[in-house]
Amino acid sequence: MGKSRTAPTLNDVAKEAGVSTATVSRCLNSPARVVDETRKRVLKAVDKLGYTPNIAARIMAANRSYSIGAIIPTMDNAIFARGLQAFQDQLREKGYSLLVASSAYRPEIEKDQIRTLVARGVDGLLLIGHERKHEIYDYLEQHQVPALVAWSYMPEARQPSVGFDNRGAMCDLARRVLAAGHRHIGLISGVTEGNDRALSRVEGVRDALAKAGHGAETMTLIETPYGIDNGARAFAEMMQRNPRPTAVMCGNDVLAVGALREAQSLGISVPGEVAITGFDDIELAEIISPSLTTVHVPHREMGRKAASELIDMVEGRSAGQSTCISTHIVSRHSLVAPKN
Amino acid sequence: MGKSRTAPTLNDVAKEAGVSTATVSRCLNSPARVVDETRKRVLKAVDKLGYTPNIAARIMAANRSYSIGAIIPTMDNAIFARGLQAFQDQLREKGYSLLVASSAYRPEIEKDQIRTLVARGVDGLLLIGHERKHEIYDYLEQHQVPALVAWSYMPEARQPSVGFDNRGAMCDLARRVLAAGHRHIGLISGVTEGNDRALSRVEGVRDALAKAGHGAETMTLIETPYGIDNGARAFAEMMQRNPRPTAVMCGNDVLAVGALREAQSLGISVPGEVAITGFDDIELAEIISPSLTTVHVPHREMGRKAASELIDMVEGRSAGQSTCISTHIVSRHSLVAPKN
DNA sequence: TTGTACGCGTTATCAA
DNA sequence: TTGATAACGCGTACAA
Repeated sequence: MGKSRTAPTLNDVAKEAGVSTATVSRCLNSPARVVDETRKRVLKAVDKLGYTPNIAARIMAANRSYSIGAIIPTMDNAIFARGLQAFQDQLREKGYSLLVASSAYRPEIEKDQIRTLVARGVDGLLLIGHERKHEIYDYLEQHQVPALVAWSYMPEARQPSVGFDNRGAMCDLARRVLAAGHRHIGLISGVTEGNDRALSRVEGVRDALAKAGHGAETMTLIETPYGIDNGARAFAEMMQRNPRPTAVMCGNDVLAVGALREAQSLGISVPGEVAITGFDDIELAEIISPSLTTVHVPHREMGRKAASELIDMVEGRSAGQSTCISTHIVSRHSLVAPKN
Repeated sequence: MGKSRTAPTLNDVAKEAGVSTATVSRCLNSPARVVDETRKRVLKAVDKLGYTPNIAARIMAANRSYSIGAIIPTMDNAIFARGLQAFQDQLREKGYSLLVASSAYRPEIEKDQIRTLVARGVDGLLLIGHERKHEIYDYLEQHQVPALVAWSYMPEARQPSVGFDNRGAMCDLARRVLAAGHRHIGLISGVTEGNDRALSRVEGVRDALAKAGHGAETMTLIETPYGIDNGARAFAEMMQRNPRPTAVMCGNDVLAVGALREAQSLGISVPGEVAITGFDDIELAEIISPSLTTVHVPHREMGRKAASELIDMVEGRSAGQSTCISTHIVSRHSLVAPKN
């Protein structure tokens, strides 16, 4: 009841322990530099007062925040949620906090969020995908904030990345589709503008067709924002096209699930009449029936790796090394295996 | 190239514009208090230098961070991810940033995270569920950090909450199950220790049984951490019990999906042989087959409402008002409707 | 090993 | 309407 109304500061602790603020600070940050007996006294005082350091002050004094920012398109997609959770876990283990922002796939919002996070003094930044204006990277450089790109792997890019080969993986999957005998392929892609993962996946399909000697007319494309309902709508439209595709590849599992659902309500059998593929391997992919043939991406592994690499960059241990996380095709029931 | 290596400060802007730092600050925070002409000059300087305020400094000076902390059990569950996304959107709209931490359902970790976030100067805190030690609430009070509880509604509790009536909703669902003629009910609950939502749901089932005049022996309970696989395992165990339940209610949809999958691989027909219910109404619930009868919770609405209420508290407009978000049962195929 | 004293970038108070 | 200046709480040379 008679307690002070405001939080205790370093000063309060120092007085309580009968030492200087410098000593208290040292006790907390480099305990080795203070003798045992005083340290005990100080820690007791810390405990008694329930002292917690004021991080804003620490940021200013040390020019270091022990916080990392992450800007993702949306948390409301299992793949980002999962990767982010792993990212955060790893961060926490190393004593960092996470500031998240989401861009809703909108570049202007992302730019805004980047500025906000930098202003908040984050030590490093996790970004999704490489594609953004140069000025943003200039800005980060000016502010000396290390940035790491995830969900995409482009070793030659300006920023280091921890991700996977979207293009190659999708190409492999498309070859699998071709091998199953399909010659009319529909592709339901996420919006490619400002989303290099989506674009790379489209290119992957084109690669496969080109390698197999098929013309571009083999493929018909629809772009739509991610979402189950959008996938369903796109699939319905796809079924109207002429020639009608016998296989519909989707830019991610969410779209594929929508397609699958629409096929069902249209009375189109999968994979009998039309094959469907996804990308990501979210939990849903295994549960849905028919289960979804898709590309498995180890999101957790990527999140963890991204965190440790970014921290290495922040702490000056690395200049930013790109690593490619390997993916693999998970063959399930929505695409019949090639008959050979 | 000849550019300064460090980020511009208020001082730099002031010099560039030929005014004092105070004026620059005013331009940014209360533009009305500065005359048009000077403001223009200042803003031009801000633009030219690419100035972004240092928020740590602002926090110290203003004792206000415009950031809100949220501690959720995990992001890797669609319901929290969705609610959190909505929470963040609303926050952003009002000029606040979000600091997230996750507790993995572990009270000690949560306590730690709370201290961390408070130390970081968050203006307010979002917590999931009411159940935690008094000392934590004392701590928050001492530091004068308003806290709002979500995903749970208990108007009589110490902390205000924005959530729903877990107990009542589950009770309603259980009555539906009883009405369908089931007399042996299995309940697969999440871990109830430290999780009042889980506990309330169990109590809801008990309420329904009591009201209907059935003894406790009508129900058999298994507790397990959330997760599809855990749900599957629990279901398998449930099927060994004697008497074998004809309806298995699950603490959430994730468990229910696991149960459904296990039923399938066990060759048990749903709902013919065993009915299954969930809670939350995640997207999966509608997609899976048979589709899941469950309780629909408007997570997005809750997230948004929580954000605006918490901001009202932070800004002194509200002392913390609890609001109950209404839920409703979504009747699908995993439970046959009562025959009347 | 410990203490003194300054600076970090901003806001707010008070005068001008 | 604007400017000078004192906080804000901490880390860290530097000195003792």
